[in-house]
Amino acid sequence: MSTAVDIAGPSSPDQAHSSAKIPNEPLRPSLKRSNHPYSLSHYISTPSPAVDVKGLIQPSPAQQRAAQPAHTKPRRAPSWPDMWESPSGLHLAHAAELLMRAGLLALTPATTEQAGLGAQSSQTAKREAADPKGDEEGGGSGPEEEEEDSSGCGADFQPFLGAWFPFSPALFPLAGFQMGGGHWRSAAMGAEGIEGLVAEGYSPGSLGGGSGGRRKRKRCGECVPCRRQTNCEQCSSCRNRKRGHQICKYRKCEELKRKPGGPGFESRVSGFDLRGSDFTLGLAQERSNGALDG
DNA sequence: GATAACGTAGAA
DNA sequence: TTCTACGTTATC
Repeated sequence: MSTAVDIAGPSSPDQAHSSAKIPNEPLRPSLKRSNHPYSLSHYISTPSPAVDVKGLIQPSPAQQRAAQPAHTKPRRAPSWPDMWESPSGLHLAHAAELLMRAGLLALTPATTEQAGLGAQSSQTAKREAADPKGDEEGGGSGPEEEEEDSSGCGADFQPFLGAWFPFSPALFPLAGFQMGGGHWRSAAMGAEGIEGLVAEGYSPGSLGGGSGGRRKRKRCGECVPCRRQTNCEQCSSCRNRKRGHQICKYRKCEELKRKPGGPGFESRVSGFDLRGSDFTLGLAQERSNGALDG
């Protein structure tokens, strides 16, 4: 009973001679540190039936103390800004994805017309939870998923199984999000848009703001390529490592393949793009990319 | 658009 | 200091 998943796709050159398995742990220790510090169990094991929204946004000292065991190494309490801090901007979206997989959270459509789809979404989520293997191996490109992605469902988050996960449109303004152009976006993206991105590690150059102060994005550590353990040693990047300075093509993080400013970027950086469930679309793309790339 | 080459940020 | 690998630019 292994949790490893075979991620060597059909086009993977090392398929024949490599036991390419995806460890559940990210490849590099630093990735374990820097990304998604809260696993599904974290979100599930810390239910708070009556969530104090203000407390979430600005935890009280008592809450901060409660969140930190006395004799463990102090760890930054999960504040809302921290939720969006990862290079992929997905602490929160990551949590949502995990929850959906576990059947604890479902996106429901805004209109009754779409109610069927919404039910389908939650059923799909539950099915995925019940059959995660199918999710991984099937590539997530089935017709149901496509329908789900293109349904353009509204911003009506409905937490299931209790109100401990405070996803409600009403909370987004409280959490620093604002509606603009049909998108929910971080309020910080308004006035300090570029600065916000730069602060999160996106270079001004890549954002069209010059060439100074460049910062690297980090690998997400969780996508299929990131979980590859071995270089293929056959791709151009591997063969030309000395001069190319590039990681093996088959280990190139899906997140980093996306051009900053490209599709999905804004939603990932600024938070959720609730129009069309883009925040799940990115993850669905991640899954399908992994399946298609091989 | 894909690839190669290089500069350099960030980690070890 | 060394190494890895991201970001950018040049070239095809």
